[in-house]
Amino acid sequence: MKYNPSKIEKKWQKHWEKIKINSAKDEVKGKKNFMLLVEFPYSSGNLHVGHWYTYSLSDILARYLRMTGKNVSYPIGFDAFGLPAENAAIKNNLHPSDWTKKNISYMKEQLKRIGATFDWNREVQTINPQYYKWNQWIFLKMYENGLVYRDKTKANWCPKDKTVLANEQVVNGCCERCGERVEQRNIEQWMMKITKFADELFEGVNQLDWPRPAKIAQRNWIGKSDGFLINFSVENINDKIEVFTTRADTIFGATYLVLSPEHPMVEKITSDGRRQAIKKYIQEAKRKTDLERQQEINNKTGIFTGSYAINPANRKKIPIWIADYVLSSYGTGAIMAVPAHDQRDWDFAKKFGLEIIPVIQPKDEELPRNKPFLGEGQLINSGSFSGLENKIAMEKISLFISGKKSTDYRLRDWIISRQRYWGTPIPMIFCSKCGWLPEKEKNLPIKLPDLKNYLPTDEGKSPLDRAENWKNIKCPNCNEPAERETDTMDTFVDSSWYFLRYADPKNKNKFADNKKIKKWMPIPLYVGGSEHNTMHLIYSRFIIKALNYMGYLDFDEPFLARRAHGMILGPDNQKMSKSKGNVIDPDEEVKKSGADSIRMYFGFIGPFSQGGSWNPQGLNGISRFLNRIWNFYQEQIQEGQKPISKKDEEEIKKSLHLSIKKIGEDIENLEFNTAISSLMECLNSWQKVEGKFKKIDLENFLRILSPLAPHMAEELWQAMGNKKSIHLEKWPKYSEKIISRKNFDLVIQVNGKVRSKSPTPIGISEDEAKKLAFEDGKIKKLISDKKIKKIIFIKDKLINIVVG
RNA sequence: GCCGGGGUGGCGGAAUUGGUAGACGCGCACGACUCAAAAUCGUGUGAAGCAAUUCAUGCGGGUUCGAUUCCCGCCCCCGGCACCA
Repeated sequence: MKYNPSKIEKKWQKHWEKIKINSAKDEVKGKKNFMLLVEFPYSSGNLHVGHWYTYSLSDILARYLRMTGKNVSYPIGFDAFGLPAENAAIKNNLHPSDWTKKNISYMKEQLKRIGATFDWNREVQTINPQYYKWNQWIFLKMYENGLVYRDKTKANWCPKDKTVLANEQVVNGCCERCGERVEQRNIEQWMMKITKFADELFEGVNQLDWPRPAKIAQRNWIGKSDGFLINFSVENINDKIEVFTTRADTIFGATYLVLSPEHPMVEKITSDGRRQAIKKYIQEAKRKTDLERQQEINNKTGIFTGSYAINPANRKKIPIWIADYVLSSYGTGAIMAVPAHDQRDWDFAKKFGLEIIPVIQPKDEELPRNKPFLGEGQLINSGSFSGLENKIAMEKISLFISGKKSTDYRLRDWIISRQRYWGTPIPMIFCSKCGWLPEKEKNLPIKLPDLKNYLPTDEGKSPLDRAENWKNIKCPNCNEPAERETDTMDTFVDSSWYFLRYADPKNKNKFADNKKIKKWMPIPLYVGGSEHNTMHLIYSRFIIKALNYMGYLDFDEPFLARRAHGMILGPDNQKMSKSKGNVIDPDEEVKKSGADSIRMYFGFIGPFSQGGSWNPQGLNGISRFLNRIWNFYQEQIQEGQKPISKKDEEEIKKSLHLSIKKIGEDIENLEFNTAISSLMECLNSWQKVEGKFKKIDLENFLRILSPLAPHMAEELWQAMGNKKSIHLEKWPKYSEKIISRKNFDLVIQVNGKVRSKSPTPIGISEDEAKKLAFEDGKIKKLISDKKIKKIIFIKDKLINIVVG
């Protein structure tokens, strides 16, 4: 019989579903629970090659973990709300609901075709009211606990998508999704207080088993800085300006202060003659977008207020300026400028002719003339502190000027309001008498009304504003007419806790039952892309910390371990895109080569964390390998082959057991490429032997093949006469004794260069090794007329003769 | 600019408590089978050289008996961040 994947794969997929190898009970006696989490797909379209890559390789791990005796759940769901899905629907002229549902049902088919053992009983869809009810519930609880608030802030407004974007969603001053230039608008928004957890989010990273780049990205995004708050009194005005600085050591070099245009003291310290000009400057600054500000990095603008402050370190009178390179949202919105030791202050001082006083002398070099000195050194021009190392002087100086220790973060609160249709309604009510009121918990879910006209509005109002019947209600407090909030939630809210729901997806009374959460959470391993290093991962960590803070969870980090997958590029080594015409259609490929080939090919392409480019010839090689396995088993299953010798038998066992060890270790480490090459080595050595193999060896080979090529393994397994599925089998144990080497090639080096090798039994002594080396013809010639200086012997590896 | 990841044959990639560089696969070449081709199987395959041997892990130094692996100084590619005081 010939290997025909299309004939066998569907059959087994149905069978597995029937016998439920993929659905995990909440508890199995004697087995440890393990929820293998992989990022759920976003339903703006169908699955592309990248999804197939991630899902099929994670499935290899899921199947392997089951075989090692764990109670594994490998759940999946669909992230279906949000702006990109809505935009795609509009483009395709379909209602977002119809569009996403259509995508979901197609994606489900695709997911089954890979042969992935997803735990369908736990499926989660974020557009299900029974799901987003808990978005609303979490929102209300956070509101009650002061973690959600409403504020009028300068928000990023995308004029094309007609909605506010979170800071994280703005890329180079443009909308991350559509590329349109983002404007600044002052809008009242619902905000989540992620900054409350800034320090926990920062410190919590340390204990996580995450890829280094992901950890660093988190820390950078949070941007923790330790520094001091220092007061500068203002001349002739009975008031002070507080600045935040991380460089208290340089305060003797502070030659001016700068306030952000939004600073509350601006009005008070503006001298009468300058009022007009300053007003104009502030207005202009407000109009600027982030992009324009960024373009000014090397050409700073600013204006003198006419007032002076007193430097508390040396009592010197220094001018106070206003400039928009100082951000109102960071620190105190005011800085002390030390142009001699800060690039930005240097640029500003040079442009406006302000004084530059160096206060740090570099150790072994001259102070640079045309740029600030940013390194460490000895203090100069610093009163009684001169001569100290600048780092050591920090604390002392801050004490002297009575600075207060303070820590600041780059992280900003999370704006979650979106003026778009396709999202979770925010469960708040506005009454002109009573103000903002939360919706009652018993009324949840507040369902998203079915709107015919769901297109965004131009004036920045949510389309839900048109749902008059839905919007207009009675105030729950005074019973007078009131209105619902018509904004919807950022879709990142949906995806920041979805994994909790996997523990108990149908629960009507809670986002998930406590006991069930305890059984599955926190997530031991989360597989996903590095594009989520900041947003998704930080939001999820935040929501979990918030639920923990409010007493709903007893852990505060959702993902103990995280592994990132690489990207699959087109055959031309470029990112796949329709415009480049290098897109590989995974469905076509499965049809042609079968799911097993595709899975194995993805595994073989390179390290999981690296990805690689699609190469049709490489896929061919894998199909060829699977064919070789198939044909080998067809021969073995046939009767009438002669028995094999004892020596051959040993070799067969040895290569098998080496593979059992190697493949197990490699799959655990997500190193599928080397796992597969080890399987190839095993078959290569097997095919050198002729005759009838032992049943146990043939079966063990299929067992270790089964996570990688599940359909073929099952087919051959059953063809050998087994009735129970191979995917209920245990991972075979290898024997140390069988894989241990008895002989090895002793490497003989002269001056560190390999000159000869000699087959040698394991464990020989240095003296024996020396003897072997000196008797070696090649070595004799090389060292005959030279003096031996030294001999280095590495047990069971090499001997190195150093001659002069 | 700052932060991160990477650079090994014609290609994807193996190998690190410093110890045989190039496992495994692709491609290529030759051979077998075939009327022929495809498929399959076998042999070879880093470069130079008839050979002994020499050179070779981005470049230049260093440490070491020995460096893809450690240290110093550069170059290039990819990704992220970007006035955060």
